[in-house]
Amino acid sequence: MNVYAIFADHVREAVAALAAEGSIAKDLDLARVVVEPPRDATHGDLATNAAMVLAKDAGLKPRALAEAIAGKLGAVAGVKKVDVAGPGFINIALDGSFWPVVLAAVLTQGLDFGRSALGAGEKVNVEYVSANPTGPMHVGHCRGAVFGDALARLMDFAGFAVTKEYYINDAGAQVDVLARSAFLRYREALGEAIGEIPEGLYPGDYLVPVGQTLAAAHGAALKDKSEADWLPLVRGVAIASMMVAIREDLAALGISFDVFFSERSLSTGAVDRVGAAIAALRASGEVYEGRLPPPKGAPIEDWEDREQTLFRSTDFGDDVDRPLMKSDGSYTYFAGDIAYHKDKVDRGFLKMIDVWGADHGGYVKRMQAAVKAVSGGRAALDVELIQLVRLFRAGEPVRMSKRSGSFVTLREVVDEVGRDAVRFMMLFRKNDAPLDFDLAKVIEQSRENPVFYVQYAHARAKSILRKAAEEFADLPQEAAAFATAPLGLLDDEGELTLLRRLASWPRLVEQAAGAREPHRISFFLHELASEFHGQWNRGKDLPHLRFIIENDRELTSARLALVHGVATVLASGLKVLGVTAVDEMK
RNA sequence: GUCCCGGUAGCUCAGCAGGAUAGAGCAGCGGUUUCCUAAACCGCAGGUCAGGGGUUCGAAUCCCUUCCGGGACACCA
Repeated sequence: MNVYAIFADHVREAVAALAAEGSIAKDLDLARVVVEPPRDATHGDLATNAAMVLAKDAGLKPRALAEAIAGKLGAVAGVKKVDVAGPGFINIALDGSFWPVVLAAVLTQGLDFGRSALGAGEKVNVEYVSANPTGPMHVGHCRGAVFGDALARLMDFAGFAVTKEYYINDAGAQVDVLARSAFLRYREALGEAIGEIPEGLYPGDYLVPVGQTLAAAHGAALKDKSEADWLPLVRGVAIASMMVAIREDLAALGISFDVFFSERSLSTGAVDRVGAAIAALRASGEVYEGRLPPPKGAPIEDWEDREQTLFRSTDFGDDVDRPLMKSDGSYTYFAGDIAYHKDKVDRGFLKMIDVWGADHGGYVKRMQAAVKAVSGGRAALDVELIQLVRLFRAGEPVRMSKRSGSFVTLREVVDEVGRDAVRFMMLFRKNDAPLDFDLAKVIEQSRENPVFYVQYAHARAKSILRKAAEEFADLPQEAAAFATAPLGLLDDEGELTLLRRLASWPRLVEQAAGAREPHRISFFLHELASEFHGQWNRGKDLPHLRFIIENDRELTSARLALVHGVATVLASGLKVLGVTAVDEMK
């Protein structure tokens, strides 16, 4: 249950009632009306801007309209007081009967409290990671992977039918390089001295086992064949092996996919789907043969002014039209990507989200243009760009050299600090701002470390419940059973703060999903944890505020209901982030 | 030259489909442990929301512009 949505309905009903009475104009546009928590809790529990937004069209002064709406809202059940303040805010205070209803909903719905119908079951395709299958994942992939996964979970929680998808870039020149690199390791496995790995091949020793596998399976049979003969086979084996490694890396982060889509499959199947996509666009006039002006940036030495096959992305807001064929006659990566996204449309996805590294920002407009073109304008693509992660250890930058092949792998980071810390920290920043990740700090057990802070709050709640079970053996254990506790006894300001926070969880989920910003979940959890730690500590100075009151079974059960509620929402939010809600700290 | 991200407290950052007195952590200063986990909490101090225009009853938030930082700019992926 979303209190704010419920009261937004009440406001709309009040406006409709006034219109019916002839007090104000009919059919006002209510789109800008919002009901939200007031910044200052002393203003009440809910506030709406309705009067200020509607005043002009309603033909009334804001405060006069506010008074009129307030008069109607005063009659709504659960409302204690309605005030008009400032330029025309309507502040609503709820009486003691209201928050218990919300808390009861938390307790009975459990981890589903906050689940929204916002998405109305609409299909959404979230594509992320899509790291090249040329080696194990490195730490640079980590943030996009965690972000995409959390976003997918969030969209699911917000009521969308989410498909998590990984696009395997197994068609470009880089996988041929992979194959040659693996072939070298194959010769090595046969006992040949290969010396230093030549420039231009992948030097990492993760290909050693691939070479051994090839040697075991084929003996020396491949050795004397021409590259054209061995390359497809070696490439296939190497890619398959890399994908196994990548899936394992992802699993270590708690990430799984519904679909792995092979780029190669677009053009190697019975039909050339890339060619078909281009042909379809050509038929609709979006593809033509033409010339491009030379790039405006740094001059390109081998720039060749030639006629090429171009997609008319400028029709959709891009800066220049984009090539679909390379000079050697093969398809560009973009051409494949068009076919791939067309396939998503054909699979029924009219809403797509791609998660890319920020260095691909220049690619966004053309891809969005392509999605519009292949779907006849029906489908839309959102692209979320992920900024770099700067890796530190105790304040010192961790150097990584991709050239030597000794980059920091994702697995090393997960093994060192743990999956929960990695996930939470990656989600404790906006995705489009750079992030500093300190390997030493994230395993520190202190306030400075938000992962532990939030997990500790959950553990502390569980600890209280364990303690209570000792003190009051006859009280129920299940959260849902506390829904019937005398919740009206929760009237301390700190308790009300927590109740308001719990009540705002469904609203936050919708906002975060709408903005595609899982980091808002992290910050919400941090605030909830902070308020909970605060209330716990108030009980030190003021024993009557403790959650467990020895001689008062009624009050204790009401407060335990609140503790259950806090634990539930913390667990619910952590689940959306894919972080474990621990029951005790070790 | 064009496009995309950023610029908020000493530091790292929230807040942005416009809303009331701009928040948090860290760093600094001062407090709280016979008591449900002090891995926590409370208080003090800290601001030209980069600058300038505009829209609005109201702008950190929207628009324009300038400056600064990062990234991307045929065929790579």
